[in-house]
Amino acid sequence: MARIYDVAALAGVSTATVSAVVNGQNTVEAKTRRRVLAAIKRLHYQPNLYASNLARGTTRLLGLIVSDIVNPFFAEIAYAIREQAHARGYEVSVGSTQFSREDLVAAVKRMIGLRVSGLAIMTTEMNPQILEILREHRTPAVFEDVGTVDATFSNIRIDYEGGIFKAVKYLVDLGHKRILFVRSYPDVERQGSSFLSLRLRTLAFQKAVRQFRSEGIQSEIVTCPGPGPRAGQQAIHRALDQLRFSAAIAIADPVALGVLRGLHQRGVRVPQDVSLIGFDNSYLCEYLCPPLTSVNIPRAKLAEMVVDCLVRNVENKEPGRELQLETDLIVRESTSRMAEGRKSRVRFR
Amino acid sequence: MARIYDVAALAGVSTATVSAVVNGQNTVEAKTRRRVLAAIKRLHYQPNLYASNLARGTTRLLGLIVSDIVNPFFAEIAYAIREQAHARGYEVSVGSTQFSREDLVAAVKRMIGLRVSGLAIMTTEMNPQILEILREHRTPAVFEDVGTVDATFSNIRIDYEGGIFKAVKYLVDLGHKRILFVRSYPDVERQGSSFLSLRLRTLAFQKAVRQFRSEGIQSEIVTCPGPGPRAGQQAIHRALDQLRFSAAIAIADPVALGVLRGLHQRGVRVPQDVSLIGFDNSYLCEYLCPPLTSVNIPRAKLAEMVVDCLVRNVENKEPGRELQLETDLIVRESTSRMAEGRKSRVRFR
DNA sequence: CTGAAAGCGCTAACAC
DNA sequence: GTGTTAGCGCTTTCAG
Repeated sequence: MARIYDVAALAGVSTATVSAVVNGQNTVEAKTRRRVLAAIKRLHYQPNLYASNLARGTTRLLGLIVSDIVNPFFAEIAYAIREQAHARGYEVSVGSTQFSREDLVAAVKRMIGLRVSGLAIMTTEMNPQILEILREHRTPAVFEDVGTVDATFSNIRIDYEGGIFKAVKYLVDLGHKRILFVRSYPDVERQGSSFLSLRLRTLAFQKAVRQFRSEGIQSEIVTCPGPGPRAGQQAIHRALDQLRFSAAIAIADPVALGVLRGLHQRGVRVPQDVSLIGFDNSYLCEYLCPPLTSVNIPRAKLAEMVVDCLVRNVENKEPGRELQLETDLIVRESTSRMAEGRKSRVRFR
Repeated sequence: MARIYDVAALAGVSTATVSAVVNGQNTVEAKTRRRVLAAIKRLHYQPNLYASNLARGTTRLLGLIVSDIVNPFFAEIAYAIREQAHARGYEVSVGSTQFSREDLVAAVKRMIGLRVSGLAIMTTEMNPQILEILREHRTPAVFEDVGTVDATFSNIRIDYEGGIFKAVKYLVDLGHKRILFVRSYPDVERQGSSFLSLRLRTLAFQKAVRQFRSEGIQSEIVTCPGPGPRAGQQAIHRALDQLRFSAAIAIADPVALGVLRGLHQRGVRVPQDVSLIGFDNSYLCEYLCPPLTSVNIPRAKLAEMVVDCLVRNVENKEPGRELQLETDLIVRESTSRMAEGRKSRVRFR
């Protein structure tokens, strides 16, 4: 495979000159540049990334770790972050953990092996071990929800409370009195793990409901293990058997997908019989039947924050920051006014 | 950041020894190994991937390029390939093209910069330029549908014909006489591009229908630009305005998603009024209302073929192969028998 | 504006 | 078993 020497030889210049044109410095005379470019093209020269990164001692690479690339929410985030990073002249390498805390550590180590200049950790699960590792290697990072902010760590706090409050309020305003919250957690055996965002969402729900208690609002929470859709489906079946409710909020859109399915299987109509709200506002929401009302986490804004934090820290040594990301409720057709004079769930007995 | 020298010094050994234990050779005495391991842990040593890959002159890295990581089908493939690769001791780096032929070339070049030892190109779009580039750099590759097989290129031919034939036959057996095929193509301006898999699916549909012509089966094709769901939605609206049909096949599941939505908007019931079949069998199918009958492309099998081809070529210099991947029809609830005595689409006028 | 040469951190012969 | 050492291919002063 052609090396920089070959190009230099063919163009009749030194490797330093080739390096200069490859890296877009304007210190090369136009004529020389053309010769070099021609040689590059002729030899199909493609710089060895390992050699150049090693020599340079620094990379323009950001790392991104997500829990599950198959979940559209994570996929959309990965896409948005990649766009942002490219705009700033960075590449991004993405890793996935399958919600495993061990895989998280492995992924972080891999990223450090890659000498990423900054790392975004947008996972549901967490492992304090990685903080130590990152600090040891002076790798700036931005987290989602995890509250530690210092010279190199930033944190983006997603306003679950605000989003869930809006969702609950919306349901209350529609006349719903009994609201169900449907949760999943990724894996049975890892129940002890701290799936922070899931916990935060749950707390947010409880807090929101509390604020409406005086108005006679009641709530229930059902939880099932497993991947989102399956968990949602199982949970809603259980809820239909045991609980009374006229509205439900799913902890994430994939869960809502399962809930919708379960409801449908039992002949419960959405939104006539039960109103349903999802969380994340994946592109899917728009195409479900009925289109799903969902709490939106603005991806583009999130990606911008993430990359901005990282780049500022890397390039200007700015310290980490605590950022807040607002959420909003996107109303579609899965929610409607509670039918007058009808008891919650009376028809599912 | 700790280097191999630091570890060697702390452990009182040479860098060669450290390298040996890091790379899991058994040529190191247990006691020495322990000392080295302790030093590694103490210094949080994490090998510089660039240095080691450069020195090694080879990588255990496979590349994967897909068209759109947000599409669940591609995401699932990426996941499956990663699993397979890990099992064989390879890492994988994934890139995305957004269906752009230029981005394809850029992605391939990046992969070559990474010196991947093999590359899987699972994209809808194609650009002959990359064949040349890959050949020039002696990078083995496996393609989807593109028929060039030689010493280093393999090809996995997905049996669209079989899958679509099964879908059409199934509809015919249910009594449907007028079958619609709904296509999308990723972008208006790139209409000239060769989205091979899309073309193959279309041809497969036409061929299948031809075989039933004697039985009085008629067909129509509608096409809209843009990303799957939107295209599907627009297309089906147009079809409802202009065409007669009692069953539809979507060229891909995201398109089916849009079709389902459009049908719903117009009050057309699935499957009572129109039967619908998707293509790819994403996990979504199961959770749509109604659950979507879809042609399945076995992901795990595909991933296994891909990684196997690549690894065999890399490790044993086996020449490329032409593989066939069978498809099958997964029947769910979006298809049903054509109502007796009812004209196709009579109720949508 | 261009070239010579000293590394970047690690691996793999080859010696001991 | 373990150490010595010459590269891997590129970047980057520093001279010229």
